[in-house]
Amino acid sequence: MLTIKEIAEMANVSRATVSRVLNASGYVSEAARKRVLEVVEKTGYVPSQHAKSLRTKQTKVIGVILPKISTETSSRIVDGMNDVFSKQGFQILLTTTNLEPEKEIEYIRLLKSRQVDGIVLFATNINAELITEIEQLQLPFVAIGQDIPGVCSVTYEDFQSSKTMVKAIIEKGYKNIAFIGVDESDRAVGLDRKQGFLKSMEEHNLVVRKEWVKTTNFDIPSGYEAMKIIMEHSETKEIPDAVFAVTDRIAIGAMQYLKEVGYKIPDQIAVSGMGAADISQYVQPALTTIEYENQRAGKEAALLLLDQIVKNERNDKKVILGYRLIIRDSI
Amino acid sequence: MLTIKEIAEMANVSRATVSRVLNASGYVSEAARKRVLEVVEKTGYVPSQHAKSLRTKQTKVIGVILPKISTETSSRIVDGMNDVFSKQGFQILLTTTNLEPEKEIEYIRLLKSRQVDGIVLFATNINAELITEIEQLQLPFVAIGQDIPGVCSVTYEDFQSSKTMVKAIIEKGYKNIAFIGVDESDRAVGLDRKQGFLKSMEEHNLVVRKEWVKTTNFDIPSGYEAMKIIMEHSETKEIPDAVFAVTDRIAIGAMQYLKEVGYKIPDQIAVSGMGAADISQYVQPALTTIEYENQRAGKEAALLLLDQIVKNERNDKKVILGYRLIIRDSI
DNA sequence: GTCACTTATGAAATCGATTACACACTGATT
DNA sequence: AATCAGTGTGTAATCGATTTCATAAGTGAC
Repeated sequence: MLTIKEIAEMANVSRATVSRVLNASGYVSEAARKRVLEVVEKTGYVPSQHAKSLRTKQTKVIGVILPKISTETSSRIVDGMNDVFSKQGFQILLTTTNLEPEKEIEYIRLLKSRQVDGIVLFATNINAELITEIEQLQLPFVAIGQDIPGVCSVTYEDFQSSKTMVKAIIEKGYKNIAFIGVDESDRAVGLDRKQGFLKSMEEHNLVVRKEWVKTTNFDIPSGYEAMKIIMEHSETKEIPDAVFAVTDRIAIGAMQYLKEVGYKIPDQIAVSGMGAADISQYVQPALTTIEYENQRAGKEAALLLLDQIVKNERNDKKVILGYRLIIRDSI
Repeated sequence: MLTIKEIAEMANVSRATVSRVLNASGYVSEAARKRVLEVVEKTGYVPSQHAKSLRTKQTKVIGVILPKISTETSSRIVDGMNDVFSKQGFQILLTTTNLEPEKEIEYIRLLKSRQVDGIVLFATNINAELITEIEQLQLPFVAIGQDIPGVCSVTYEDFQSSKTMVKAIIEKGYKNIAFIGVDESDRAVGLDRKQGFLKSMEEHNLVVRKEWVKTTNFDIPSGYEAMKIIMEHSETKEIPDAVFAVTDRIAIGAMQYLKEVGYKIPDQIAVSGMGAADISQYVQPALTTIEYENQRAGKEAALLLLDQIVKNERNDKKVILGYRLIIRDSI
């Protein structure tokens, strides 16, 4: 590995001059600059970022903490962030908690030790300990997905969008609506979307049947199972005429079950999802859903973070992104 | 930011002793160790990774270069890698070329300047310049997806799997098979899969019609368009009775077009994809496809890289992953 | 001819860790 | 009493950059 010292010797200048050439700082004569650049070109020398960071306290690295990489939401968000960051010469250091909440704190510390210039956390479950950790972290920080008091964040209108979707279902004439959600420890997807459902039902004076409200996981098979339980439970009695699932994948699982046992969607039972997964428009019938702009969320988060970085101060700005109802054929 | 010096002072020991405690190296008395750990705990001190890396030449960071992050293949691969790396205390520094080939070289250099312990490149198009760059890079390196001479890699059996798929189509009785591929500069997906198609056709003495062979991009709309061109072109003349698309998304686009203009799949025309996208089993009819183990590819790549890192030498081991034909309803 | 300013360069301190080396203190062994 | 191995600790060099400061030469104004 070449060092600045060797380059300096080869170009017959001091290390300071090499540094000046490479960083376009201070005065350097044209002759010296040329010699240095030639040597750099010839040798393919690249300065050590560590030595640099040690002095300058800037790493040009952003730490990102995700619950899981291989989900559409995550990868779209990272895509959006990366777009903004890479244009500014920042790279992303990726960590994933694989849904183990303790890891969030662990990774925040790790990223701090790596002296990242800022941290973006895609939050799912937030607890008091995590909030404390974030508060005492003196580093630019943005949370995505969950609103944390006093902390800069990008969130979606989970409550409103959910309410809107349920309203749309109701206005199509459905009255007996089942709900498949996720654990409420996920405030945004679990709690807010459920509240939106309940609120909409209440506003339309519809009753919510306990046996038609299920909590499950994020994947397609979970949706399938939850739907199965609802339908089998209802067998002798009444059957819902619509199902509101809080994610597209859950909805698709539900549809899968309904199709298997022979229901016509949406004639006998309607289904709706949320999240506008790619896949949602290619299932049969095409799924009615809500689009959140994940990529934009990533971009906004990146911009908020960069803002903190250049101003060198944390803030608690909040960006709340809109949503779009996409009516397709499943309701 | 706290430094080792301050910790040393607070614990009434030298910096060396603090370092010894934290790295469990050398001799430290129980009393000193306790004092140091107490101070560290109380202050929440985390050593600077930069200073550390500067001395030790180890960063515990792996550079990863992807064409694009928000694709199923990419995110699965990253997931697999991350699994292995994070268990060994390595983090992933992510960069994406957004399909601009020059960026691959740029990022290799950048990652080198960041002193990563190794690089994984998810290769699409490879050219002579890139190969030179890789060769002269004295850093553990693994390529995924494309076989590069003399370089360690994890690849799929693109030729064989494609041949197998086409054979399966033919054995179902289809004879007039159209092909939708991608640019051949992508050796694996573009060239090898096409060769597999041609080979299978040849072995079964079937003719390949030029007007039924199209090259397009990786997304769903591209598949739609390519299919449209094939069908409209064929309007007056014969129409294919099957379409072999080199990716699931292309296949789904093709299906979408065919369904729109009223063809029954697979009765009037069969469709097959490759890649076992999540979505493939939920489209109607469920898509016949080939499964490649992307997550495993990521894991294998990580293991190959770690092997080079611990042995401190590059190698050119090759891992070739298998595939699985998944027959569903579309053929 | 002096002064102020701009330009050009290098010596040396610095960032925050690790680690080789020196030194001191135990006990045990000869 | 001398030697030695095993512990425990601190000093100082080191990693590879940036940056402050000192120095010096050239330029133009007065």
